[in-house]
Amino acid sequence: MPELPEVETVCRGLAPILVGRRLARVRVSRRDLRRPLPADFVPRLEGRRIDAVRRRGKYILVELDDGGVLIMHLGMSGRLEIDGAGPPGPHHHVIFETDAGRVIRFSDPRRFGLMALGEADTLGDHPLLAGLGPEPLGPEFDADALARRLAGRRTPIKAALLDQRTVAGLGNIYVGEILYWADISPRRLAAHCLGRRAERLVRATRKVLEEAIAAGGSSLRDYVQPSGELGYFQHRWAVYDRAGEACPRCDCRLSRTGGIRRIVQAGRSTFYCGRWQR
DNA sequence: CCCTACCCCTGGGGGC
DNA sequence: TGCCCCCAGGGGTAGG
Repeated sequence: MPELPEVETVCRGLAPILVGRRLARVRVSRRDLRRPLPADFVPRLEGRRIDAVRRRGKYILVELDDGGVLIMHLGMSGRLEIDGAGPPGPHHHVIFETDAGRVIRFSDPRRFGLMALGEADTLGDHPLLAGLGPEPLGPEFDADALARRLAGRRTPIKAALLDQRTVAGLGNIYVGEILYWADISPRRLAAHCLGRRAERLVRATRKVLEEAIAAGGSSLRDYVQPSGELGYFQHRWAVYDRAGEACPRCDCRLSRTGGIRRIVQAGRSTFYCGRWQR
């Protein structure tokens, strides 16, 4: 489910439920997520007060009153449901209950998500976070910074932007949207995206991510907001999952089947308009 | 370096 | 209806 806008939406939904409350109870029904839960997971969390809920790239960071940090990643299919209805299902692997009686269930059918523990004062050195590139909505992400990270890389710009070391939080959908609004072909070499192209990439990144966050992220089959509300940015995708449709800007028809093409790069679908994106 | 192939896992959708 | 294959927003590894 989640790229940066979805994770940001989840954090904003969780914060009012969690911040200032204590974790009264933590129940674990499966420890074998992408990596196994730490042995001391439950005792390290139960009784702790939550001071903040933050995001770094696609990671959710829950800061505890003892200096610990709960690090969560939703993988492809992870969700955090607030006060979900009905009994827990087979994919509710971890359940948190606050001292106010609110219940947060972590559901993840594919179990590509993970939970780990870190320390706030050394969080930047945590193995999961140490290699992450700059926050795309933060002050240090600008054309110069991006160009430095793209220089010399003989890999398609699509792959470079998916690499979390280049910039943190982008995934397959939003990279495609960003390249579309930056008028850059997903196949162009990263090393050839410096200068004005890097400026366009930074501008497009901010535009796409800000609009997606304002829309509550994208919902595919499932809701993304803990409250159960649907994000609606999927209705604003320009290219993702639109192969064969006309490009929304030029209405061009490159062939009988329309303007937006689908190719496969590194085993993943890429959608783009062959007229605008060069 | 960089690429491809393949791995982890489950479920949904389309074609037959 | 069922079955089979492909596909999926994540990250990671081995080998060429």
